[in-house]
Amino acid sequence: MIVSYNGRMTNYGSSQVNEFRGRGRPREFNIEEALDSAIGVFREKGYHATSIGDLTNAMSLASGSIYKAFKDKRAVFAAAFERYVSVRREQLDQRVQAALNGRNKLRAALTFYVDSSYGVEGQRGCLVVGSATELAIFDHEIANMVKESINKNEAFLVKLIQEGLADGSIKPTVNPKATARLLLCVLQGMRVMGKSGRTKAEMAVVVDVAMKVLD
Amino acid sequence: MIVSYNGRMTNYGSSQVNEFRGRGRPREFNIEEALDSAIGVFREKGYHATSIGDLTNAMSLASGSIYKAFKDKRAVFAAAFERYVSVRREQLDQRVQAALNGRNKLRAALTFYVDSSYGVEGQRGCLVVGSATELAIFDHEIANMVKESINKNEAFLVKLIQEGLADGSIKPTVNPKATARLLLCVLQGMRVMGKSGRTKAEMAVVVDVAMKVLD
DNA sequence: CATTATAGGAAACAATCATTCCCCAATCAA
DNA sequence: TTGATTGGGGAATGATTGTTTCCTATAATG
Repeated sequence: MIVSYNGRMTNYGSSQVNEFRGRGRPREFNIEEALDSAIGVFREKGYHATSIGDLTNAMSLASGSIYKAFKDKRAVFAAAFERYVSVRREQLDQRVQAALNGRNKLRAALTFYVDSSYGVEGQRGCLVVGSATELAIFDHEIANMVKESINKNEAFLVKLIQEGLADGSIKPTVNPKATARLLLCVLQGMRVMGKSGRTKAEMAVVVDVAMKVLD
Repeated sequence: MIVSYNGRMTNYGSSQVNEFRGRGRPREFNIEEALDSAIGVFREKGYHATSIGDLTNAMSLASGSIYKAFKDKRAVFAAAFERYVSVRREQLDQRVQAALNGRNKLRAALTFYVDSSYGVEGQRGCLVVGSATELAIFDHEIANMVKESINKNEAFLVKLIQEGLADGSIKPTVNPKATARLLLCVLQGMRVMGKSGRTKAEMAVVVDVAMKVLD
């Protein structure tokens, strides 16, 4: 959250309130919007198949402008990855918070992943899963970002299970850590399946079966 | 199984018995061994990050020789993919056949994936999962190969569940299709997790929890 | 033995890529 | 206003890529 992967300190990541303006010509584009565009390309094509040309098209920027905001292509990816993870985490939190007990929160989490794993959205894929498969060996630093993201997801699931154990919606025989890890596999597997064009109905049936591990 | 992705018809894929020899200088290298080397590189680096240089190193061949045996890099990948899928299917069959009933066969399948999803082997990754994430949008033909491979895996799981229903090792309340699809997610998710360096113990606990969906 | 066809391998090639450079525009400090 | 500093855009650059070509070697054919 602290590190920003661009050459110098920019104001992206901060809100409108903290519109710090340095010397020189101000940036004309919103860096978060630009990153959202980059996220789209990286999700679809992955890191290596995405050229700077693809990024200039998607971000509506010239290559020079991109290199003014980011050190290199890798830095664009790293920033996009961080934003992707943070946005997704927020969306997941929102969905989960709406549910009333631990069990239903887990169901909400599963349903959230269903909604990301079918049709066009499913085929665009998950940046975390994509980076895990493509960059685990290629780039240690990004691989660590992936690991951290996955570990946080796992811890989040553990938390939800423990919540369910506490509120009585999940039986005390359930092992939080083991069950969380299995559910993590399910979620990631759903994103992989989504890549090969599944329907909502196909993915949705997975939820009820998955919930059985909480019995 | 019928199509071979090289320029002309070669004898790779056929057994020693059918050692058809055309005119001209015979090939000095074993094409299946060469493909196994290619599989290793593609698994670790993916399609785009693997250069012809990487392939010449791994396969111990000059670029010219590779292009004599295969139309282009894509054809090398396609052949490697087909071999990977076929070899893996054999290994999985072997493991599963050793078990005595449907339930235990499913456990054997899960355990097979555990053994592929930890340590060094886990980090090398799965060519199917990798191709699904990297090539789903990039290359329709290979995307279809991926889909076919995943669908066959799903059908295989359905078969095992139905076997379990028939031999009484799985309760009749279990829905074969839905449960198979969930287990498929689990298997693929395990390969994703394996990419970020998990231990055997970490992955193994998933099996017992997953088996609960058969209750 | 001569011919034909293919393999092996290195060098050459054309295309593409990530990155840099340069010019102009916009803002701030003085 | 002037000078310093940064951003926008696009051409230029140098490295790397996938692919082809060329030459030699080796085997089968007639």
